[in-house]
Amino acid sequence: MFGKSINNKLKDNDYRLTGQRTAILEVMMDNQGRHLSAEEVLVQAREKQPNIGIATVYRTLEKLAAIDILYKSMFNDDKYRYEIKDDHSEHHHHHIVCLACGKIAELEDDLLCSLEGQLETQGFEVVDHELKFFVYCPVCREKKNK
Amino acid sequence: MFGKSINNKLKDNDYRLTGQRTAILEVMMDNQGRHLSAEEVLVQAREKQPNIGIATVYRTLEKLAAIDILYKSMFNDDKYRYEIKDDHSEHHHHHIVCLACGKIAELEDDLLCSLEGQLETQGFEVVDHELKFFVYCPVCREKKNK
DNA sequence: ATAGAGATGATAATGATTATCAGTGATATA
DNA sequence: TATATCACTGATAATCATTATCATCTCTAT
Ligand SMILES: [Zn+2]
Ligand SMILES: [Zn+2]
Ligand SMILES: [Zn+2]
Ligand SMILES: [Zn+2]
Repeated sequence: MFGKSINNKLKDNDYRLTGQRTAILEVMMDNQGRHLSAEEVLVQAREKQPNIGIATVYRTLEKLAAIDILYKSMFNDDKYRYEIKDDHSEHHHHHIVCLACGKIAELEDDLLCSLEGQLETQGFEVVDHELKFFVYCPVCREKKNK
Repeated sequence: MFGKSINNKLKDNDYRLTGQRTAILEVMMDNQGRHLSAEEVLVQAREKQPNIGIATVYRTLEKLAAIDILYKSMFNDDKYRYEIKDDHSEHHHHHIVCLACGKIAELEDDLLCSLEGQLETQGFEVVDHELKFFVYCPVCREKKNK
């Protein structure tokens, strides 16, 4: 129903797919590449499950992030945002945030392995990392320099 | 009073040093290398300025971060934390957060210049970046594997 | 069927941060 | 020096995202 990797994660964690959870997962699939807040998910989920409540949305997003189906990040507005995880990207998923227009670009490339290696040498076990670049995107840079 | 670089930043931004602001800056100097929440700053600032209020603490920390005297970051507890900026580290200041004990280590090394270079080539103007590693620190790793 | 576990929605509670506002203090000027 | 202006402050109310609570509902397994 949702792709092998997601279904496995659901199964491995005994996470039953109710109507509400299905709706939320569908919303996240429909918005691949976008970073949605809980409130935004609620609005779209209500189109599929009119009675779904915000508490369920929070509970579900939290759980889906915990079992590695969603990314959870915060940018510049003090609310968490969720995004469906692309099977291939493992944990090399980074963000480029435009300081002018707020647009968020993705950066899958990963030069951080060597840094992780260094840390491992020092005795750390690296579980994950999070990288954000703050930039002016090409469009806003143009505007700014006029 | 606070070092040339800080004083310059204060002057450049017409930021007058009142008793309260001095107290807060002193607290931040006393805690070089630590990451304090607003509430934690309040407690220590009260030892110097007993009547200082939380609103002033928030206002001051916010401003000091805006004029580049403090770092402002959030880790795993949904509250912002502030840390005085080391003159030399420019914007290569990253964090290593232990998932078990929460301890935060610093990482000044910077392999990200090449990545920044790539982005510049693509037309982005990189203003800053933020990197966090989530790890088990050597101590907690030891405990975990027993 | 029936008991127990899990899931849900409404709503209250929480907690960090921000806004408001009246009072205070510094500064500049006449 | 008196006074007008403006920035600064502390108390407190308001905001807003998130979490907790709890009664109700819905599965699931016996
Ligand atoms: Zn932009
Ligand atoms: Zn993303
Ligand atoms: Zn640790
Ligand atoms: Zn730091």
